[in-house]
Amino acid sequence: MRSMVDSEVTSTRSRERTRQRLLDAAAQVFAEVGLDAASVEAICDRAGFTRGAFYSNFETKDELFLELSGLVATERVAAVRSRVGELEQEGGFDLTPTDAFAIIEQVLDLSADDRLGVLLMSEIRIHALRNPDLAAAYLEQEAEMQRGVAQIVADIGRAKGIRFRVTADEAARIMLLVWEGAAVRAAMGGVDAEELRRRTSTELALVAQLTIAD
Amino acid sequence: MRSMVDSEVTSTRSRERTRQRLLDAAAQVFAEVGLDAASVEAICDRAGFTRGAFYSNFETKDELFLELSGLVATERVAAVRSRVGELEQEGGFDLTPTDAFAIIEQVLDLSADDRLGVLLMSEIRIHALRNPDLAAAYLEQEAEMQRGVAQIVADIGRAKGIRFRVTADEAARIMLLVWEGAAVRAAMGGVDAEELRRRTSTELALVAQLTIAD
DNA sequence: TGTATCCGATACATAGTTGTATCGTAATTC
DNA sequence: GAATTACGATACAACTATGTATCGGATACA
Repeated sequence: MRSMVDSEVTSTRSRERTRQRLLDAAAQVFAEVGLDAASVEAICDRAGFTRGAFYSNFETKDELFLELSGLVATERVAAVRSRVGELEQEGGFDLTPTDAFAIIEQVLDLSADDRLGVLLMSEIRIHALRNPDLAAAYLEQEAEMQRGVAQIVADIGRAKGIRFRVTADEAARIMLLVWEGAAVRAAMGGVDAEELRRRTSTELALVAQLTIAD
Repeated sequence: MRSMVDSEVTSTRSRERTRQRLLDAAAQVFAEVGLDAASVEAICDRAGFTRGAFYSNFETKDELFLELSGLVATERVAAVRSRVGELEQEGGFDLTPTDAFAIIEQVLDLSADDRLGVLLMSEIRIHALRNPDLAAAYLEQEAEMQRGVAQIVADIGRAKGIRFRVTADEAARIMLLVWEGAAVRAAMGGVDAEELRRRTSTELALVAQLTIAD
Protein backbone atom coordinates (compact mmCIF):
# COMPACT_ATOMS: atom_id res chain seq x y z
CA MET A 1 0.00 0.00 0.00
CA ARG A 2 1.24 3.36 -0.98
CA SER A 3 1.34 5.62 2.00
CA MET A 4 -0.71 8.75 2.20
CA VAL A 5 2.43 10.79 2.07
CA ASP A 6 3.48 9.07 -1.12
CA SER A 7 0.14 9.73 -2.72
CA GLU A 8 0.36 13.34 -1.74
CA VAL A 9 3.81 13.52 -3.20
CA THR A 10 2.74 11.90 -6.45
CA SER A 11 -0.30 14.07 -6.70
CA THR A 12 1.74 17.08 -5.83
CA ARG A 13 4.41 16.17 -8.37
CA SER A 14 2.07 16.47 -11.31
CA ARG A 15 0.51 19.52 -9.78
CA GLU A 16 3.90 21.09 -9.25
CA ARG A 17 4.76 20.46 -12.88
CA THR A 18 1.72 22.39 -14.10
CA ARG A 19 2.41 25.13 -11.59
CA GLN A 20 5.95 25.34 -12.86
CA ARG A 21 4.90 25.39 -16.49
CA LEU A 22 2.43 28.15 -15.70
CA LEU A 23 5.11 30.09 -13.85
CA ASP A 24 7.56 29.70 -16.72
CA ALA A 25 4.97 30.75 -19.25
CA ALA A 26 3.96 33.69 -17.09
CA ALA A 27 7.58 34.82 -16.80
CA GLN A 28 7.80 34.95 -20.57
CA VAL A 29 4.49 36.68 -21.14
CA PHE A 30 5.05 39.18 -18.32
CA ALA A 31 8.43 40.02 -19.80
CA GLU A 32 7.00 40.40 -23.28
CA VAL A 33 3.92 42.52 -22.65
CA GLY A 34 3.94 43.40 -18.95
CA LEU A 35 1.80 42.25 -16.04
CA ASP A 36 -1.28 44.28 -16.88
CA ALA A 37 -1.37 43.48 -20.57
CA ALA A 38 -0.83 39.79 -19.92
CA SER A 39 -4.19 38.03 -19.85
CA VAL A 40 -4.56 34.86 -17.86
CA GLU A 41 -5.54 33.17 -21.08
CA ALA A 42 -2.36 34.25 -22.84
CA ILE A 43 -0.33 32.72 -20.05
CA CYS A 44 -2.30 29.47 -20.22
CA ASP A 45 -1.99 29.31 -23.99
CA ARG A 46 1.74 29.65 -23.66
CA ALA A 47 1.85 26.91 -21.06
CA GLY A 48 -0.42 24.66 -23.10
CA PHE A 49 -3.33 24.74 -20.67
CA THR A 50 -6.72 26.38 -20.44
CA ARG A 51 -7.71 28.79 -17.77
CA GLY A 52 -9.15 25.95 -15.76
CA ALA A 53 -5.64 24.83 -14.92
CA PHE A 54 -4.73 28.32 -13.90
CA TYR A 55 -7.55 28.90 -11.45
CA SER A 56 -7.01 25.43 -10.07
CA ASN A 57 -3.45 26.43 -9.14
CA PHE A 58 -3.56 30.14 -8.40
CA GLU A 59 -6.06 32.51 -6.92
CA THR A 60 -5.37 35.44 -9.21
CA LYS A 61 -2.82 36.72 -11.69
CA ASP A 62 -1.43 39.00 -9.02
CA GLU A 63 -0.84 36.09 -6.68
CA LEU A 64 1.11 34.32 -9.40
CA PHE A 65 3.14 37.46 -10.06
CA LEU A 66 3.96 37.73 -6.37
CA GLU A 67 5.10 34.13 -6.25
CA LEU A 68 7.10 34.56 -9.44
CA SER A 69 8.80 37.65 -8.08
CA GLY A 70 9.74 35.76 -4.95
CA LEU A 71 11.15 32.87 -6.95
CA VAL A 72 13.20 35.14 -9.17
CA ALA A 73 14.60 36.95 -6.15
CA THR A 74 15.43 33.71 -4.37
CA GLU A 75 17.14 32.30 -7.44
CA ARG A 76 19.22 35.41 -8.00
CA VAL A 77 20.37 35.54 -4.41
CA ALA A 78 21.10 31.81 -4.31
CA ALA A 79 23.14 32.02 -7.50
CA VAL A 80 25.19 34.90 -6.15
CA ARG A 81 25.66 33.24 -2.78
CA SER A 82 26.86 30.01 -4.34
CA ARG A 83 29.25 31.85 -6.64
CA VAL A 84 30.63 33.80 -3.71
CA GLY A 85 31.07 30.54 -1.82
CA GLU A 86 33.05 29.07 -4.69
CA LEU A 87 35.28 32.09 -4.79
CA GLU A 88 35.87 31.94 -1.05
CA GLN A 89 37.03 28.34 -1.51
CA GLU A 90 39.30 29.07 -4.43
CA GLY A 91 41.01 31.81 -2.49
CA GLY A 92 43.72 33.32 -4.70
CA PHE A 93 42.88 34.96 -7.98
CA ASP A 94 45.47 35.05 -10.71
CA LEU A 95 44.04 37.91 -12.67
CA THR A 96 45.17 41.45 -13.26
CA PRO A 97 43.52 43.82 -10.82
CA THR A 98 41.23 45.28 -13.41
CA ASP A 99 40.29 42.01 -15.02
CA ALA A 100 39.57 40.58 -11.60
CA PHE A 101 36.30 42.43 -11.72
CA ALA A 102 35.24 40.21 -14.55
CA ILE A 103 34.26 37.93 -11.71
CA ILE A 104 31.70 40.42 -10.59
CA GLU A 105 30.38 40.57 -14.09
CA GLN A 106 29.90 36.82 -13.98
CA VAL A 107 28.07 37.13 -10.71
CA LEU A 108 25.71 39.80 -11.94
CA ASP A 109 25.13 38.02 -15.21
CA LEU A 110 24.02 34.97 -13.29
CA SER A 111 20.51 36.19 -13.82
CA ALA A 112 18.79 38.53 -16.20
CA ASP A 113 21.54 38.07 -18.73
CA ASP A 114 19.26 38.23 -21.74
CA ARG A 115 16.64 40.58 -23.03
CA LEU A 116 13.69 38.78 -21.49
CA GLY A 117 15.46 38.53 -18.17
CA VAL A 118 16.07 42.26 -18.14
CA LEU A 119 12.48 42.89 -19.09
CA LEU A 120 11.16 40.66 -16.33
CA MET A 121 13.34 42.35 -13.73
CA SER A 122 12.19 45.74 -14.99
CA GLU A 123 8.60 44.62 -14.72
CA ILE A 124 9.11 43.46 -11.17
CA ARG A 125 10.92 46.68 -10.32
CA ILE A 126 8.22 48.98 -11.61
CA HIS A 127 5.55 47.11 -9.72
CA ALA A 128 7.70 47.29 -6.62
CA LEU A 129 7.56 51.06 -7.09
CA ARG A 130 3.80 50.88 -6.58
CA ASN A 131 3.50 48.06 -4.05
CA PRO A 132 5.13 48.51 -0.63
CA ASP A 133 5.28 44.78 0.11
CA LEU A 134 6.93 44.04 -3.19
CA ALA A 135 9.23 47.01 -2.67
CA ALA A 136 10.43 45.69 0.67
CA ALA A 137 11.14 42.28 -0.85
CA TYR A 138 12.87 43.83 -3.84
CA LEU A 139 15.11 46.06 -1.74
CA GLU A 140 15.95 43.20 0.59
CA GLN A 141 16.94 40.95 -2.31
CA GLU A 142 19.04 43.72 -3.75
CA ALA A 143 20.69 44.35 -0.41
CA GLU A 144 21.60 40.68 -0.25
CA MET A 145 23.07 40.83 -3.75
CA GLN A 146 25.00 43.90 -2.70
CA ARG A 147 26.45 42.11 0.31
CA GLY A 148 27.57 39.28 -1.95
CA VAL A 149 29.23 41.60 -4.43
CA ALA A 150 30.82 43.62 -1.63
CA GLN A 151 32.31 40.45 -0.24
CA ILE A 152 33.85 39.61 -3.59
CA VAL A 153 35.18 43.11 -3.92
CA ALA A 154 36.77 42.88 -0.49
CA ASP A 155 38.20 39.45 -1.29
CA ILE A 156 39.73 40.66 -4.51
CA GLY A 157 41.20 43.65 -2.73
CA ARG A 158 42.72 41.47 -0.03
CA ALA A 159 44.08 38.87 -2.43
CA LYS A 160 45.58 41.39 -4.81
CA GLY A 161 46.54 44.02 -2.29
CA ILE A 162 44.32 46.56 -3.97
CA ARG A 163 43.31 49.73 -2.19
CA PHE A 164 39.88 51.18 -2.94
CA ARG A 165 38.72 54.75 -2.94
CA VAL A 166 35.36 53.88 -1.38
CA THR A 167 34.12 51.14 0.89
CA ALA A 168 33.39 47.72 -0.59
CA ASP A 169 29.70 48.30 0.09
CA GLU A 170 29.68 51.57 -1.77
CA ALA A 171 31.56 50.06 -4.67
CA ALA A 172 29.14 47.15 -4.80
CA ARG A 173 26.14 49.46 -4.72
CA ILE A 174 27.37 51.56 -7.60
CA MET A 175 28.30 48.47 -9.58
CA LEU A 176 24.80 47.08 -9.18
CA LEU A 177 23.20 50.32 -10.25
CA VAL A 178 25.45 50.75 -13.26
CA TRP A 179 25.08 47.12 -14.27
CA GLU A 180 21.32 47.38 -14.20
CA GLY A 181 21.23 50.66 -16.07
CA ALA A 182 23.59 49.39 -18.72
CA ALA A 183 21.61 46.18 -19.12
CA VAL A 184 18.39 48.11 -19.61
CA ARG A 185 19.96 50.40 -22.23
CA ALA A 186 21.41 47.43 -24.06
CA ALA A 187 18.07 45.63 -24.00
CA MET A 188 16.48 48.78 -25.36
CA GLY A 189 18.72 48.51 -28.37
CA GLY A 190 17.33 45.05 -28.96
CA VAL A 191 20.76 43.45 -28.88
CA ASP A 192 21.34 39.74 -28.36
CA ALA A 193 22.54 38.19 -25.12
CA GLU A 194 26.16 38.24 -26.23
CA GLU A 195 26.20 41.92 -27.04
CA LEU A 196 24.23 42.70 -23.90
CA ARG A 197 26.88 41.01 -21.82
CA ARG A 198 29.62 42.83 -23.69
CA ARG A 199 28.10 46.22 -23.01
CA THR A 200 27.40 45.68 -19.34
CA SER A 201 30.92 44.32 -19.04
CA THR A 202 32.40 47.48 -20.49
CA GLU A 203 30.50 49.76 -18.12
CA LEU A 204 31.34 47.58 -15.17
CA ALA A 205 35.02 47.65 -16.02
CA LEU A 206 34.83 51.42 -16.08
CA VAL A 207 33.33 51.52 -12.60
CA ALA A 208 35.86 49.00 -11.36
CA GLN A 209 38.66 51.18 -12.66
CA LEU A 210 37.17 54.14 -10.86
CA THR A 211 36.93 52.39 -7.53
CA ILE A 212 40.54 51.22 -7.52
CA ALA A 213 43.06 53.62 -6.00
CA ASP A 214 46.20 54.13 -8.04
CA MET B 1 -14.11 90.64 -38.98
CA ARG B 2 -11.85 88.34 -37.17
CA SER B 3 -9.50 86.71 -39.59
CA MET B 4 -9.65 83.03 -40.24
CA VAL B 5 -6.26 82.64 -38.63
CA ASP B 6 -7.50 84.38 -35.49
CA SER B 7 -10.53 82.19 -35.25
CA GLU B 8 -8.35 79.18 -35.68
CA VAL B 9 -6.11 80.45 -32.93
CA THR B 10 -9.04 81.07 -30.60
CA SER B 11 -10.52 77.73 -31.34
CA THR B 12 -7.14 76.13 -30.93
CA ARG B 13 -6.53 77.94 -27.66
CA SER B 14 -9.47 76.32 -25.93
CA ARG B 15 -8.67 73.06 -27.60
CA GLU B 16 -5.08 73.28 -26.49
CA ARG B 17 -6.19 73.86 -22.92
CA THR B 18 -8.24 70.68 -22.85
CA ARG B 19 -5.42 68.79 -24.55
CA GLN B 20 -3.05 70.08 -21.92
CA ARG B 21 -5.38 69.20 -19.06
CA LEU B 22 -5.77 65.72 -20.49
CA LEU B 23 -2.02 65.38 -20.85
CA ASP B 24 -1.42 66.53 -17.29
CA ALA B 25 -4.06 64.19 -15.94
CA ALA B 26 -2.66 61.33 -18.00
CA ALA B 27 0.84 61.96 -16.66
CA GLN B 28 -0.50 61.58 -13.12
CA VAL B 29 -2.58 58.50 -13.80
CA PHE B 30 0.12 56.80 -15.85
CA ALA B 31 2.57 57.43 -13.03
CA GLU B 32 0.17 56.11 -10.43
CA VAL B 33 -1.06 52.91 -12.06
CA GLY B 34 0.87 52.49 -15.31
CA LEU B 35 -0.15 52.86 -18.92
CA ASP B 36 -2.04 49.59 -19.24
CA ALA B 37 -3.99 49.89 -16.02
CA ALA B 38 -4.91 53.49 -16.76
CA SER B 39 -8.32 53.57 -18.40
CA VAL B 40 -9.22 56.42 -20.70
CA GLU B 41 -12.08 57.14 -18.36
CA ALA B 42 -9.79 57.44 -15.33
CA ILE B 43 -7.71 59.99 -17.20
CA CYS B 44 -10.79 61.96 -18.20
CA ASP B 45 -12.18 61.87 -14.67
CA ARG B 46 -8.93 63.29 -13.39
CA ALA B 47 -9.00 66.03 -16.01
CA GLY B 48 -12.65 66.81 -15.32
CA PHE B 49 -13.92 65.64 -18.72
CA THR B 50 -15.77 62.70 -20.12
CA ARG B 51 -14.37 60.35 -22.72
CA GLY B 52 -15.94 62.45 -25.42
CA ALA B 53 -13.32 65.11 -24.86
CA PHE B 54 -10.61 62.51 -25.03
CA TYR B 55 -11.58 61.00 -28.35
CA SER B 56 -12.14 64.45 -29.75
CA ASN B 57 -8.49 65.26 -29.05
CA PHE B 58 -6.61 61.98 -29.34
CA GLU B 59 -6.91 58.89 -31.48
CA THR B 60 -6.05 56.39 -28.80
CA LYS B 61 -4.48 56.14 -25.37
CA ASP B 62 -1.24 55.00 -26.97
CA GLU B 63 -1.09 58.08 -29.13
CA LEU B 64 -1.46 60.26 -26.07
CA PHE B 65 1.26 58.32 -24.30
CA LEU B 66 3.57 58.81 -27.27
CA GLU B 67 2.92 62.54 -27.28
CA LEU B 68 3.38 62.75 -23.53
CA SER B 69 6.67 60.89 -23.73
CA GLY B 70 7.86 63.30 -26.37
CA LEU B 71 6.86 66.29 -24.30
CA VAL B 72 8.58 64.99 -21.19
CA ALA B 73 11.74 64.31 -23.16
CA THR B 74 11.69 67.72 -24.76
CA GLU B 75 11.15 69.43 -21.42
CA ARG B 76 13.95 67.55 -19.74
CA VAL B 77 16.41 68.31 -22.48
CA ALA B 78 15.37 71.95 -22.66
CA ALA B 79 15.76 72.35 -18.92
CA VAL B 80 19.21 70.85 -18.98
CA ARG B 81 20.24 72.88 -22.01
CA SER B 82 19.10 76.12 -20.45
CA ARG B 83 20.87 75.33 -17.18
CA VAL B 84 24.03 74.50 -19.04
CA GLY B 85 23.72 77.80 -20.91
CA GLU B 86 23.45 79.69 -17.63
CA LEU B 87 26.51 78.00 -16.31
CA GLU B 88 28.46 78.78 -19.45
CA GLN B 89 27.58 82.44 -18.93
CA GLU B 90 28.50 82.52 -15.28
CA GLY B 91 31.87 81.08 -16.10
CA GLY B 92 33.76 80.68 -12.83
CA PHE B 93 32.50 78.51 -10.02
CA ASP B 94 33.44 79.31 -6.48
CA LEU B 95 32.79 75.93 -4.98
CA THR B 96 35.05 73.25 -3.62
CA PRO B 97 35.82 70.64 -6.27
CA THR B 98 33.57 68.02 -4.73
CA ASP B 99 30.70 70.36 -3.97
CA ALA B 100 30.89 71.67 -7.51
CA PHE B 101 29.07 68.56 -8.57
CA ALA B 102 26.06 69.75 -6.67
CA ILE B 103 25.45 71.65 -9.87
CA ILE B 104 24.98 68.39 -11.69
CA GLU B 105 22.55 67.30 -9.06
CA GLN B 106 20.56 70.44 -9.73
CA VAL B 107 20.59 69.70 -13.42
CA LEU B 108 19.40 66.14 -13.01
CA ASP B 109 16.80 67.12 -10.47
CA LEU B 110 15.35 69.55 -12.97
CA SER B 111 12.90 66.84 -13.83
CA ALA B 112 11.58 63.73 -12.16
CA ASP B 113 12.53 65.10 -8.78
CA ASP B 114 9.56 63.66 -6.98
CA ARG B 115 7.99 60.27 -6.63
CA LEU B 116 5.49 60.72 -9.44
CA GLY B 117 8.15 62.05 -11.75
CA VAL B 118 10.31 59.02 -11.14
CA LEU B 119 7.34 56.75 -11.69
CA LEU B 120 6.45 58.43 -14.98
CA MET B 121 10.00 58.17 -16.25
CA SER B 122 10.08 54.51 -15.24
CA GLU B 123 6.84 53.93 -17.07
CA ILE B 124 8.19 55.55 -20.20
CA ARG B 125 11.41 53.58 -19.89
CA ILE B 126 9.76 50.20 -19.59
CA HIS B 127 7.60 50.88 -22.61
CA ALA B 128 10.66 51.99 -24.51
CA LEU B 129 12.01 48.52 -23.75
CA ARG B 130 9.17 47.06 -25.77
CA ASN B 131 8.73 49.69 -28.48
CA PRO B 132 11.64 50.36 -30.87
CA ASP B 133 10.40 53.83 -31.85
CA LEU B 134 10.03 54.89 -28.25
CA ALA B 135 13.40 53.31 -27.47
CA ALA B 136 15.13 55.38 -30.13
CA ALA B 137 13.55 58.56 -28.81
CA TYR B 138 14.39 57.65 -25.23
CA LEU B 139 18.01 56.88 -25.97
CA GLU B 140 18.37 60.04 -28.03
CA GLN B 141 16.96 62.18 -25.23
CA GLU B 142 19.27 60.52 -22.76
CA ALA B 143 22.24 61.04 -25.05
CA GLU B 144 21.39 64.72 -25.19
CA MET B 145 21.17 64.89 -21.39
CA GLN B 146 24.51 63.13 -21.24
CA ARG B 147 26.09 65.68 -23.55
CA GLY B 148 24.79 68.46 -21.33
CA VAL B 149 26.12 66.89 -18.16
CA ALA B 150 29.43 66.09 -19.83
CA GLN B 151 29.78 69.72 -20.80
CA ILE B 152 29.23 70.81 -17.23
CA VAL B 153 31.73 68.25 -16.01
CA ALA B 154 34.29 69.53 -18.49
CA ASP B 155 33.56 73.13 -17.51
CA ILE B 156 33.99 72.42 -13.84
CA GLY B 157 37.21 70.59 -14.55
CA ARG B 158 38.54 73.48 -16.58
CA ALA B 159 37.48 76.15 -14.10
CA LYS B 160 38.81 74.34 -11.07
CA GLY B 161 41.80 72.69 -12.70
CA ILE B 162 40.47 69.27 -11.83
CA ARG B 163 41.82 66.19 -13.53
CA PHE B 164 39.45 63.29 -14.11
CA ARG B 165 40.13 59.60 -14.23
CA VAL B 166 37.73 59.03 -17.13
CA THR B 167 36.44 61.15 -19.97
CA ALA B 168 33.72 63.70 -19.29
CA ASP B 169 31.34 61.62 -21.38
CA GLU B 170 32.01 58.51 -19.35
CA ALA B 171 31.64 60.39 -16.11
CA ALA B 172 28.36 61.86 -17.28
CA ARG B 173 27.04 58.48 -18.38
CA ILE B 174 27.76 56.88 -15.04
CA MET B 175 26.31 59.83 -13.19
CA LEU B 176 23.08 59.54 -15.14
CA LEU B 177 22.80 55.82 -14.49
CA VAL B 178 23.53 56.15 -10.80
CA TRP B 179 21.21 59.11 -10.40
CA GLU B 180 18.37 57.20 -11.99
CA GLY B 181 18.99 54.05 -10.01
CA ALA B 182 19.21 55.97 -6.76
CA ALA B 183 16.04 57.90 -7.56
CA VAL B 184 14.14 54.69 -8.25
CA ARG B 185 15.30 53.10 -5.00
CA ALA B 186 14.39 56.19 -3.05
CA ALA B 187 10.96 56.30 -4.65
CA MET B 188 10.54 52.64 -3.76
CA GLY B 189 10.95 53.58 -0.13
CA GLY B 190 8.05 55.97 -0.53
CA VAL B 191 10.09 58.92 0.66
CA ASP B 192 9.13 62.54 0.04
CA ALA B 193 10.73 64.81 -2.57
CA GLU B 194 13.17 66.25 -0.04
CA GLU B 195 14.50 62.91 1.09
CA LEU B 196 14.58 61.68 -2.49
CA ARG B 197 16.81 64.57 -3.44
CA ARG B 198 19.02 63.98 -0.42
CA ARG B 199 19.61 60.36 -1.33
CA THR B 200 20.34 60.91 -5.00
CA SER B 201 22.63 63.72 -3.97
CA THR B 202 24.62 61.41 -1.71
CA GLU B 203 25.10 58.78 -4.40
CA LEU B 204 26.00 61.40 -6.95
CA ALA B 205 28.61 62.89 -4.66
CA LEU B 206 30.11 59.45 -4.30
CA VAL B 207 30.41 59.05 -8.05
CA ALA B 208 31.82 62.56 -8.38
CA GLN B 209 34.46 61.72 -5.83
CA LEU B 210 35.36 58.60 -7.78
CA THR B 211 35.76 60.42 -11.07
CA ILE B 212 38.09 63.07 -9.70
CA ALA B 213 41.79 62.23 -9.79
CA ASP B 214 43.66 62.99 -6.58
C1' DT C 1 -30.65 88.01 -33.44
C1' DG C 2 -30.08 84.36 -36.43
C1' DT C 3 -27.02 80.85 -37.91
C1' DA C 4 -23.20 77.98 -38.37
C1' DT C 5 -19.58 75.65 -36.22
C1' DC C 6 -17.01 73.65 -32.73
C1' DC C 7 -16.43 70.54 -29.05
C1' DG C 8 -17.40 68.01 -25.27
C1' DA C 9 -21.32 64.90 -23.35
C1' DT C 10 -24.12 60.96 -23.90
C1' DA C 11 -25.72 56.65 -25.61
C1' DC C 12 -24.73 52.41 -27.65
C1' DA C 13 -22.66 48.41 -29.77
C1' DT C 14 -18.85 45.37 -29.28
C1' DA C 15 -15.03 42.91 -27.63
C1' DG C 16 -12.20 41.15 -24.17
C1' DT C 17 -11.30 39.61 -19.42
C1' DT C 18 -12.31 37.70 -15.14
C1' DG C 19 -13.90 34.33 -11.90
C1' DT C 20 -16.97 30.61 -10.86
C1' DA C 21 -19.58 26.57 -11.41
C1' DT C 22 -19.92 22.35 -13.55
C1' DC C 23 -18.31 18.48 -16.14
C1' DG C 24 -15.44 14.58 -17.83
C1' DT C 25 -11.50 11.96 -17.62
C1' DA C 26 -7.49 9.93 -15.90
C1' DA C 27 -5.07 8.51 -12.10
C1' DT C 28 -5.08 6.41 -7.43
C1' DT C 29 -6.52 3.58 -3.78
C1' DC C 30 -8.14 -0.54 -1.77
C1' DG D 1 -11.63 -3.76 -11.14
C1' DA D 2 -14.73 -0.71 -8.60
C1' DA D 3 -14.87 3.57 -6.24
C1' DT D 4 -13.06 7.80 -5.30
C1' DT D 5 -10.50 11.68 -5.88
C1' DA D 6 -7.85 15.08 -8.30
C1' DC D 7 -7.35 18.24 -11.89
C1' DG D 8 -7.77 20.42 -15.95
C1' DA D 9 -11.46 21.62 -19.65
C1' DT D 10 -15.66 23.85 -20.72
C1' DA D 11 -19.56 26.76 -20.24
C1' DC D 12 -21.47 30.77 -18.33
C1' DA D 13 -22.46 35.21 -16.20
C1' DA D 14 -20.85 39.69 -14.96
C1' DC D 15 -18.03 43.42 -15.60
C1' DT D 16 -15.05 46.68 -17.85
C1' DA D 17 -13.01 49.14 -21.53
C1' DT D 18 -13.03 50.74 -26.11
C1' DG D 19 -14.48 53.35 -30.02
C1' DT D 20 -18.13 55.41 -32.63
C1' DA D 21 -22.24 57.81 -33.65
C1' DT D 22 -25.19 61.16 -32.23
C1' DC D 23 -26.71 64.95 -29.53
C1' DG D 24 -26.87 69.54 -27.33
C1' DG D 25 -25.13 73.75 -25.84
C1' DA D 26 -22.00 77.34 -26.12
C1' DT D 27 -19.47 80.41 -28.89
C1' DA D 28 -18.27 83.14 -33.01
C1' DC D 29 -19.63 85.87 -36.57
C1' DA D 30 -22.55 88.60 -39.72
